[in-house]
Amino acid sequence: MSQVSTPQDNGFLLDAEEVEQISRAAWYYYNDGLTQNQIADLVGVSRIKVSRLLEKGRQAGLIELRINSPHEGSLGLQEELVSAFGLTQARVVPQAEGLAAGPRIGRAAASLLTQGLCPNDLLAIGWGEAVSTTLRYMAPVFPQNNISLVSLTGGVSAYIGNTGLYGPQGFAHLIPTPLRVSSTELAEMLRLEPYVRNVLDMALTAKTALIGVGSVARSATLVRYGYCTGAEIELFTRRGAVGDVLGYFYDRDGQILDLDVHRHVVAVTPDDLRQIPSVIGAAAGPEKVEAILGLLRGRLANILVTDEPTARELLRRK
Amino acid sequence: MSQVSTPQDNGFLLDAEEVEQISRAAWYYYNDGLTQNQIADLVGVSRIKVSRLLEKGRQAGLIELRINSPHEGSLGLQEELVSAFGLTQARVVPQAEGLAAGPRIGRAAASLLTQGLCPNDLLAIGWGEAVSTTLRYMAPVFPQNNISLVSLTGGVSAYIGNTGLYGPQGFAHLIPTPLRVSSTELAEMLRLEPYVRNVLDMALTAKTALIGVGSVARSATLVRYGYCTGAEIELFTRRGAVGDVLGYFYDRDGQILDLDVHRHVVAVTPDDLRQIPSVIGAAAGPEKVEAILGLLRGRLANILVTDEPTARELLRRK
DNA sequence: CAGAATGACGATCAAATGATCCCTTGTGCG
DNA sequence: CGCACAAGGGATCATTTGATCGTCATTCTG
Repeated sequence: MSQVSTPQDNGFLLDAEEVEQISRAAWYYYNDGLTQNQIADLVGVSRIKVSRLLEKGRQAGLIELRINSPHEGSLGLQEELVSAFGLTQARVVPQAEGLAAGPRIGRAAASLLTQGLCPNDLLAIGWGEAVSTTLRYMAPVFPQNNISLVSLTGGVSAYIGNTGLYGPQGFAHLIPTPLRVSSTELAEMLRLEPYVRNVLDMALTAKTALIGVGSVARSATLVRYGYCTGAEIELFTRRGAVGDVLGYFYDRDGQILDLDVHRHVVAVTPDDLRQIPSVIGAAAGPEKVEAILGLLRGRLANILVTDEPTARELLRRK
Repeated sequence: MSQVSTPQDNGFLLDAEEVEQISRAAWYYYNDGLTQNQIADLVGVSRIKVSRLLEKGRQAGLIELRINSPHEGSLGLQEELVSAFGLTQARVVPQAEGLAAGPRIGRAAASLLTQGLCPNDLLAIGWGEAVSTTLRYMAPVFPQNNISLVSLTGGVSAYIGNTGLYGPQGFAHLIPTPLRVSSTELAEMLRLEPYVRNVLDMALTAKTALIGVGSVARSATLVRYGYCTGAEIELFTRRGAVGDVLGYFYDRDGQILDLDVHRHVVAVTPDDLRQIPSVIGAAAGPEKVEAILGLLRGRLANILVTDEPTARELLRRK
């Protein structure tokens, strides 16, 4: 039955027939308010099957819940953030003790993007787990509205694999290099390579960009993915680094530091990034506060997605 | 407590505090998957209150369910409609015996629009119950994305009142005349009136328009609202009318008829309407089939929202 | 080809939800 | 001042839902 998908089918891929079933069930359930039993009778399957279809649809992001309110979460905090840091928009996810922040931020960012993107738009994406999580929730939206993706940095392909984006991925234009290479010369050559250059140029035409915010810690994603050693991180910290965007480290004022590693990076430069009208930074957690502060002070992003505790801390330390 | 809203508060208006509560509860419930009990503890209200908040949110359209699928409902029918009538898009809501078609079509159209509109866009609206229902479901979306409304015809204000659109309505540009006036001269004068002219011109700059499809029956909305008498309808039918857009009657090929009444109408002309890139027609029901056929044959709309039985009938009679 | 493993499906049951009823509180009117 | 009435909130209970378990079919493997 499912001879289409690859062996390690991760469960997020649905074939067309299933999508149709799910859509129909979802419509009956959520829009018409029928019970699962009624739907079961109508469609001619068992009730439990309906329950499973709906569950699957929610999982896969096919069924998306949208909160049409400028103040999803805490309105007050959002407004304070906007005015305190001169942002154009902010989204603050409500506090919740026991829940992992990652997926929640991802959902919020995805919802923000879904609202903000127009059909046929181009979305530029940076590097980081928040980006990956967000894409994961947006997967079904892309084909729908014919949205294309373009990467701001190398090394993104590793992430895209995790996001359940299906299809031939003709809509994703990724820089086919690592984020960081071993020498200045190689980095320079790669950046001038026509295909790479094309993607970099294309990225700058995007009206919206989504970036993660890297904290400077031995547990940072950059380290875990092997782009950086813990020792290097320590060195950068001593030079004043508090975070990174697109592989470039900056100090507490958001000033990009003068580090060798920056000449080894294959990515859009922070200055170019600032040319993109809407740059969305998504991050939360106590360990990210310093990094976010730098990001905002340096005007490297003008839209912020974070959670309640982080927002409070940002405002306190403003 | 609710001294803000007018006496005949229709129950769809929410004050800011309530919106915040609802948003928060909805986030916890739908995104985090907490139970109503857990939310109750978290927010410090009773469980039943949470239940009621969520219900209210859904009612008011604050909580919206989106099905991210190109085939909401019946994919097959949608594709057939697109190719049979040369449309750019079609949306078919699934069949359901006992349910009123009106709200369902409205929901579908609202969802289509919500997906297709960009922030700061202008949406042109025509005349009819389908339009009114659709707007009703979109009310919370407008302020969110800063969408403005512009009317394609006179007489729309009567409808807008029903839609629960709140705020000072600075975002709605309506033609402040009836749809139809008593003489050619008056209609002409009104059309040249600067304010009216402005709105008409503005409507033509919209990239998207939403229109209803009037059937030619004694029960037609046009008749019920007193713009037309049953006798006139009968006359038009004898002249070959099968339906109307924006108050203009057309025959089964979608050709606009040469009727006196058209010179009494204050509205954008069908020819101008065709200049709008996306014209969405929303209608369903056996009595509308002929009218929809004419509409599509005359290329007066290029996107159709309808239901399953109507779609089948359209294809059969193609 | 047999056996095992994997996944789909359906039954059972506990949890969650919302409808209904009733109580409390506030409000207007006699 | 008291009474009637309406609105908001909470308790109870029937319904709805999804988690767990067992069964069957299908496929991979030896």
